[in-house]
Amino acid sequence: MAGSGSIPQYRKLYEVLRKHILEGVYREGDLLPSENELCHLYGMTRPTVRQSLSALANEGYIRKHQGKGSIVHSIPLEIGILSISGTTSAVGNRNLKTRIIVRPVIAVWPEEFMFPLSELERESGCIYMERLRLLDDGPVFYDISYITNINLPRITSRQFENKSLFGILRDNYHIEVKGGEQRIKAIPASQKICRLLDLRNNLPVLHLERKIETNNPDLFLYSSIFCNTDKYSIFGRF
Amino acid sequence: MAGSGSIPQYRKLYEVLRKHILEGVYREGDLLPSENELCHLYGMTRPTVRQSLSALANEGYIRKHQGKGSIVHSIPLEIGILSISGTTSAVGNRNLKTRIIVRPVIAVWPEEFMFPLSELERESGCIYMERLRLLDDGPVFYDISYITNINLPRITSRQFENKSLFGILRDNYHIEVKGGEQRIKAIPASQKICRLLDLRNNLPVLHLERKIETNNPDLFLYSSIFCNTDKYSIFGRF
DNA sequence: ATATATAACTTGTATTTACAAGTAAAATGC
DNA sequence: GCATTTTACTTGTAAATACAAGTTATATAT
Repeated sequence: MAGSGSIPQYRKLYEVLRKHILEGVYREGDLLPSENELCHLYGMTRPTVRQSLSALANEGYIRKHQGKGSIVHSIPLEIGILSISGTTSAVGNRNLKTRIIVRPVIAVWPEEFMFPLSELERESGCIYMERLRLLDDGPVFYDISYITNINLPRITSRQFENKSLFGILRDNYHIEVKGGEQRIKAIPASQKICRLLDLRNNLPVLHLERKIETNNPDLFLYSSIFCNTDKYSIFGRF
Repeated sequence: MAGSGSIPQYRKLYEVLRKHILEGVYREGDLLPSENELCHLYGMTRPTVRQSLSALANEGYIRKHQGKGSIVHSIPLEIGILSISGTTSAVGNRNLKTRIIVRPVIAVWPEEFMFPLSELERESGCIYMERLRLLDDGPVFYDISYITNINLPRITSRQFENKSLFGILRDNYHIEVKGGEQRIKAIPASQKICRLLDLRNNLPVLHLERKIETNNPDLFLYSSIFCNTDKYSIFGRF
């Protein structure tokens, strides 16, 4: 009954440890306090502590070793769910900017869409927008997004400049990302992509098509993302 | 004490359910038996059953919904840890073949390697091999592998043709894949890649550099993979 | 001194119990 | 017939407990 605000205890410890890892309180290779120590420190029982650590391990923040402990295994900067890592130098705290190419508008779904749509989605229509993500003022991602148009009042009049789409959805509409699927391809850049991503003609770009699930089972986010992987790579863990 | 063979109970249930999902006993969209039903069916308690279901959910086989149940969410054919999905038609049970380009040989690590190596790894040297993976007799992956040369007797004389590297390591050396990291890029295909993957010149290919961790903390698998994503896409969940 | 055994840690697995919270169908009231 | 309430069922969170198994440092014996 010590729980204040209905956020589960294991979630709180997860957030604390995650923050500490990202902020460098615990560094790569460091041993986290043992499960029993965490129990005493945060006033929980071991199953609860273990639930926090499992979540951290699943997302790649730590690695657990029986008999040893939990070792920090920090991960790189994330943009949405994409992680990027520089090929020339570490990515660190570079300034990530978002430039709006097409402001969010209510639209109908394209005839031939990249993922199959439910009847409800077809009826609801979508919010359409195009954004460019820049790292150190260089364009890296060109992102075309489609959001199912359900219960998102005034979204077309919101300010997206230099803000995270996920953040806006979470803060204003209580929409959390649950998971998703994606297809990845290497394709030649079209003229439009070349212009937007500041690329020489016909250079290859990475093309991702993703469907993102949320805590609203009827609401999905779709995006078609073109990445210039010349200087940066897409980074992933599994 | 009903445990036979030291394999944990939750692992057994995980294997059973996973097999049932892959074999179509439970199909996409189906509801799995409830946690309490599984408890009775397999003689376990709910935390144990939940551990199995968590593992399945983490790997994308099911999605859990509070108040509803666990819904099957089956995933496509996997090659190693890569999943592929066809753009023209479903991938199903297509024949996946492996052709050896360079038979496994003991070698020294390249001067400039794609991942940093530990001192122990440098000293140990590596097993080097090159393989081509074909789907429906068309080349799709060109795979250059480096395996840390620790405790792998007679590996260079093994038969790799049409066999999975992971399978050989698991069956003969008890090496299990634990996780890993990868970098993804889109690059223009070199002449050699074009020849191997049967591509027109300068067409883009997907390039993956991956480091795979195993249950032996000193043994890593590295691979540099070139994919023809013209007909197929790399598929992933998160 | 060196090798072996012990002890004191660590995480892994598993049971039992309890209640909270979300979902859906059945019962109820009108 | 239709809306509302209740009930039964689902998964989610959490505690207290116990022992297994892997790791590491310490103590012991040779």
